[in-house]
Amino acid sequence: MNIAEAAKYTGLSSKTIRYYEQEKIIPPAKRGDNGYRQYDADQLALLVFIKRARDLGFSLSDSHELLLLSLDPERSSAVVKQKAVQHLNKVNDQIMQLQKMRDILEGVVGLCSGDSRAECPILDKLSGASQ
Amino acid sequence: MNIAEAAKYTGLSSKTIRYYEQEKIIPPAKRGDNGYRQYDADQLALLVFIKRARDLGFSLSDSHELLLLSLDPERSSAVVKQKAVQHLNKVNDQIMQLQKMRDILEGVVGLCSGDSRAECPILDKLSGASQ
DNA sequence: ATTTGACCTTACAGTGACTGTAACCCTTAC
DNA sequence: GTAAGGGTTACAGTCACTGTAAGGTCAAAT
Repeated sequence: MNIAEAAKYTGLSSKTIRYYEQEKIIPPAKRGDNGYRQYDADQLALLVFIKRARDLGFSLSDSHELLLLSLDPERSSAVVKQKAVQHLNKVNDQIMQLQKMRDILEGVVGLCSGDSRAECPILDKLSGASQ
Repeated sequence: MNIAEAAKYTGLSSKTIRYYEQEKIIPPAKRGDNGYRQYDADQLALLVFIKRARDLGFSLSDSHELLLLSLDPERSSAVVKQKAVQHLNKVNDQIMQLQKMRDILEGVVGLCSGDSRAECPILDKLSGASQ
């Protein structure tokens, strides 16, 4: 299986797969006689693992560590859970921060007439002395 | 007022202020006899404006455009509102995506024993054939 | 047989919004 | 005089890719 097909299967781009190999997130793919990368089911599974971890918002480096843990029969689930909880906390923080932004944005957007006049509560919010 | 004091006042870092000047987000600061940047109330107001826009999640380039609009008496609030609404939509999309991540993470974290055993539903979720 | 188009390869630059580091100059206090 | 703590520039690094260039390979159509 060539890289484009692997990309299609995993939902990654060919460039991203090459990038993961370069960054040693996954072991280097075997090459055909023509020098093309070849992917088998095992390699695909690694790529899918990374894809799913990334889709859950784990950093590439965390995704890599999780992959190593998944391949290590001596692992303890405590280590994995700790990473996941840490990440979950970060995600929750991000959500709360974005919700604060949204609340403020919704507030000022609701006040702005959005017509040809210059008067604008959105800009007032950004420049005003009264927050 | 030197750059460190301006940084303290605005909540930006000195490096960030220099970066904004370099990127022409704000006009270059006047310099003292020693070549140090000098900040007055007007410059500080520009910096605070950018800081607030960034805190609401606007990109630096959008923040710049909003600053120009705020200084333009010929502006129409419609243009500002459009930008804000667009941004609000992006923020809402981000929130929804993060909430999906959170729900999945909470689900698997709740299933994981987090002890010395290798068995781990978190890793199962990432590698498993059944999502 | 050739050409076209789609694939593959590497290498390097660019993205966004900074942050870190190095090397140097200036000011202030002791 | 010297040491700490400012300031200056310039350049590299971050993260996770994406874009671009320049070229090699393959399969099918002409």
